Amino acid sequence: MTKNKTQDILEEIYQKLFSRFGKQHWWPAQTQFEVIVGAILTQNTNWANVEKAINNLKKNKLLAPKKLYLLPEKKLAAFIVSAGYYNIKAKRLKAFMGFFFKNYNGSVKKMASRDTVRLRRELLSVKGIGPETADSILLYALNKLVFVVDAYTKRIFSRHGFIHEDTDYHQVQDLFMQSMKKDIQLFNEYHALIVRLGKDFCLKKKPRCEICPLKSQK
DNA sequence: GACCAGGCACATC
DNA sequence: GATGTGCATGGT
Repeated sequence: MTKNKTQDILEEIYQKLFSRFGKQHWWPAQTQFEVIVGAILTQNTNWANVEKAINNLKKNKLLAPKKLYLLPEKKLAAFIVSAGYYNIKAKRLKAFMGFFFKNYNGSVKKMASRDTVRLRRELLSVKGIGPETADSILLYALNKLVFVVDAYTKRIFSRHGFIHEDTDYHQVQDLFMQSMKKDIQLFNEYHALIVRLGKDFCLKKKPRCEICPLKSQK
């Protein structure tokens, strides 16, 4: 498929999603740090469960870099039970906090000033931060030009015949980033819309394509 | 009760 | 290097 053709398809799907669902206002959070914590907590987990954990941290005045940095892993785990996988996520959050203070003294601003490619490599070196979590942090917390791929993204574009089902994360990411206009707000909205479509319609593991708003796309 | 959710690391072959 | 498995709560 030529680059222009791919670009047309990606744009058309975006327009359909946007006209159907409108602005998604991602990421739902009050601070950049909250986005980072949410990105780790939401791994393979329903967002509603993550929100409960985040609110629990807020209620206990723990959703701040220094507080989380000092909070013992076991205690942290108890506050995030509702997010599921709470032991492993406590470990991952603490791993990130260690990295965050060692390299950036707990400052989001300092971290955000780092070159995107280099920071992405750094984030991926933290145990518990994989490609999607790293990219979510880069795009939604730090406003970097990075396209976030997730299970929904692969499902929608494979079911509509644009990619193979088991296409590698970075191949899918490259497809988007090389074909589309390099626009942070567009990347932000597009991923959010894909998730929205997934939640509401045809991207469940068992397809419900008969009601998918993109059906005529095929 | 089965299935699923805004993944990731690690074991084993 | 591919494939399988553990991690876990809460909604449908």
